[in-house]
Amino acid sequence: MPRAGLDAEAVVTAAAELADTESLEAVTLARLAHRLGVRSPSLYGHIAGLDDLRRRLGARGARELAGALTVAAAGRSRLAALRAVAETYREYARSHPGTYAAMQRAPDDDSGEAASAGRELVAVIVAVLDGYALRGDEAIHAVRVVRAALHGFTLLESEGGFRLPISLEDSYQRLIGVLDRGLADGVFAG
Amino acid sequence: MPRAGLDAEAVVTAAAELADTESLEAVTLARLAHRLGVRSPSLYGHIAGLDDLRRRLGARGARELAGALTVAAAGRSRLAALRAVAETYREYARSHPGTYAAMQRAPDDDSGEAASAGRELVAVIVAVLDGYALRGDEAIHAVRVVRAALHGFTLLESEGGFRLPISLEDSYQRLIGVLDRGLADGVFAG
DNA sequence: TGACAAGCCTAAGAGCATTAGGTAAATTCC
DNA sequence: GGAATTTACCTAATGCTCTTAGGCTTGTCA
Repeated sequence: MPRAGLDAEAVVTAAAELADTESLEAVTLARLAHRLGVRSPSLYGHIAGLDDLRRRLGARGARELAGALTVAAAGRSRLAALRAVAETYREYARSHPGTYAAMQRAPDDDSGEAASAGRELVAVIVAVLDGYALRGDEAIHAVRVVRAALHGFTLLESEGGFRLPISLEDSYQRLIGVLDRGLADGVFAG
Repeated sequence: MPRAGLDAEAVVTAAAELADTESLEAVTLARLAHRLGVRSPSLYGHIAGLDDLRRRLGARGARELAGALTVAAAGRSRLAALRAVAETYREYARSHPGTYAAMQRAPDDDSGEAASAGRELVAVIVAVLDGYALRGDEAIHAVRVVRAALHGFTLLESEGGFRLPISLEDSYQRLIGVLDRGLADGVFAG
């Protein structure tokens, strides 16, 4: 009997493919094992179980997304940076819906990959906000507002919450505009 | 053997309690049946299965939330209305986390309770935006932006996405402020 | 070549949703 | 009041899921 030659990385990659082409719920150890040409108990040699797999998938997504956002923000500031980050954020969520869904459950502990990937994400947004010259707690509030807005839009979109035949692109531009105006015009204790 | 005297309403109510005190994932037919003093196949006399139960739970939540928002918005306009709706929205999600989670999967068809409850929700926000005098497509964009912002904040909060020890109330006020400014100041094609 | 670790296997248990078919209680009708 | 019917619940069984235990085989390294 030949070996499949798996490792944790390959398992998570297969899980990501399944999650993004079907859905996160479609990612079962049984289906994943079948896809990898292996029996499901064999997966336990690489991952600690289904929950662990979901955590790894979410952590990988957060890392990927943070990387993409960092690239998008590079060399830009204020509205240009905000727009680039927002577009990249939405694009990632659209093209990786299952992985994006896996990112949602917050990590249990503050150590570990998932948590540090989450911090990376926050750091990128902090960098974008730098141009708006926000200080102390106000910068935190601003990060929360921006995250909430991008996350909420993205989620409503991926869940099919927007049903009217009116341009989602236009709606998203309005959202970015609202954020920019709020950040620039002193809602955050200017 | 005495009867439990269940009906669909009672089953959904028990599911809501379980979802809101533990989590949506904790709502299994087995646990629900145990709680109601019944064997799980008996639930099929009242609901069509687990998916159907989740749909009903989400529909009930949307109806409840829409009702609460309608009350909150009554007699107010612009910032006062927006603030009242936003506070009520967040309060509902905080006190009914499981039900709120059940509301997220959009209904499959446009008929049925879940879809009409969703339309109610949108209608309330449309009413709030009336004071801002938005027309045509711009009103739709505005509804989407407001929904996305409230939804995103609420979800990040309930998933423990905000970890820093800085007031969430303050952050939410900033979010409301940003929305108000955007709605008032012509981001939506004034 | 022999020791050993790594990778995969089968077998088995427990929990889940769901369907099929039977029984007893409540309700309706005469 | 008693019979027929509907309603509410039951047990039994199927097939899926994750997960643990223990064994075999393949590859690596001294």
